Amino acid sequence: MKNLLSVLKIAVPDKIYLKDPETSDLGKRIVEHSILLIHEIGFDNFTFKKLGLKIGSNESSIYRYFESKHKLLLYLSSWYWAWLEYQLVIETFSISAPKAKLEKAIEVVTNTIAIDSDFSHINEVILYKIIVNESSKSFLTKEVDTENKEGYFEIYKRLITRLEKMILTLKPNYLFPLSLASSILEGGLHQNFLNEHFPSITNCKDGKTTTSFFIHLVENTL
Amino acid sequence: MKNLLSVLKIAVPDKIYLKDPETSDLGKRIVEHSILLIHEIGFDNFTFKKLGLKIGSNESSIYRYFESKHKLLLYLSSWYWAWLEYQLVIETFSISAPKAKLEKAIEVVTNTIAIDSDFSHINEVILYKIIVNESSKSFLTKEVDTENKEGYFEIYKRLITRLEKMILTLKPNYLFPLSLASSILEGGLHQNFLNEHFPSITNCKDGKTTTSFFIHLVENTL
DNA sequence: CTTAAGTGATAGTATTACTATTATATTTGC
DNA sequence: GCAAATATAATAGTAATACTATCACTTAAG
Repeated sequence: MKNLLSVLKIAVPDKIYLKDPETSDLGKRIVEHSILLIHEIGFDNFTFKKLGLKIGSNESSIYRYFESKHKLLLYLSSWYWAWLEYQLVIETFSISAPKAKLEKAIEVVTNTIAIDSDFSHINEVILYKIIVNESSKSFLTKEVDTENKEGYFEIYKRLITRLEKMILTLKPNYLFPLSLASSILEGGLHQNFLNEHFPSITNCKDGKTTTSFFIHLVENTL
Repeated sequence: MKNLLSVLKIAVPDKIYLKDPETSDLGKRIVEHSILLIHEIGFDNFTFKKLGLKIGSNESSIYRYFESKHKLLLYLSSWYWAWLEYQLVIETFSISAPKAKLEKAIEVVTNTIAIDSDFSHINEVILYKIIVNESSKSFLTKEVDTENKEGYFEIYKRLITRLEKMILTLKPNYLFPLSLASSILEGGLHQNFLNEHFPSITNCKDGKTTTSFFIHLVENTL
């Protein structure tokens, strides 16, 4: 994994940024430390001014990369989904048995990611926590339909259709492959959120994992 | 339903508001029109100033009822969950067969609510749309743990444990009753959100309902 | 070695999310 | 029927937010 991703680049829709943060040192520091700062103080309290302070740079310079903090969140989300899609493909590629393939896919997608692959400036463990706690805010806006048309959610949707295909391979006549796929993805995040903040309304704790919940759910459904 | 609710009052944790909006005409207008205005412009663009303008009242007067717009969202969410809990109890009360009872519960909880019961100033159809689009923001904050301790999410959690009980009645040895319950509730909202904004990643459309997806899922799982 | 591009510093704006104060209107308690 | 309490309205003010605009400086490329 590490080897491949040091050659490949995670591709994020280029309309999301004004200037590709991967192309400069400042850009990378913006992305790296925005993840840390959003994790620290939450997206709502996060501002470009505070980030500038943190990286010893100026607010106005950050605006040259992202036109708003919302766009930055879209960037981080897209980056994560692209990274996850990559993990998904790599991990399931060589599995031909449909059931085992889907199981592996569910594992990749619902696991709380715990190890930073360390191939870049991006800390995936902390990014994952941001995805759990903040990513819904990237689409829960009045502008969601316009932004969807602009292609900001393409990777996310592609990831879901990948899962859909695996579901359909296992059970071609199942009526809700897309809904099941989206439920696994968002539901996985949600169960991990509950585990952290509302443990009284989830069973995904004390050794029972989110992954095992969804694998059980899917095996019985299909 | 109408009859009963005109006698009963939907009970919201009283720490959420400074002054109970049910106790005055202005309070009711605040709640009634906040629902309409949030639906119209989205929670992020919603301000007390704009609401004051809409109801011909003053920003400062609204602050006497709710200390922030976040508290107002908590109020609306709690109100909705309490209302839904009431629907759930009423609709499933007389059903004794565990499977039929759970089925009815899923129906109540995942259905896009389409008829305003019209017993009060609150338009439940529009409130439901707000819940779909905005309610996650009530807990996706840095303050969630404190607010949880304050009891702001009690009704929501109680609703989930009600579903849990029905699940356990049907299958006492099932390992994930809480996770399944929370998945039905949040997942139902999410599928209806997708139906509206990302139809390409859900099957809950064209006659196939969110309810039928979850009933199928649950019947096969349990 | 000139030009362009990237970055930094500063200032400024409209809006937001409030708080505080004072005035006025309405209700209620005796 | 009137004083006192309460509710609402109006106004002003504040710190922070989410930017935009301008200008200066530094570096990198042709």
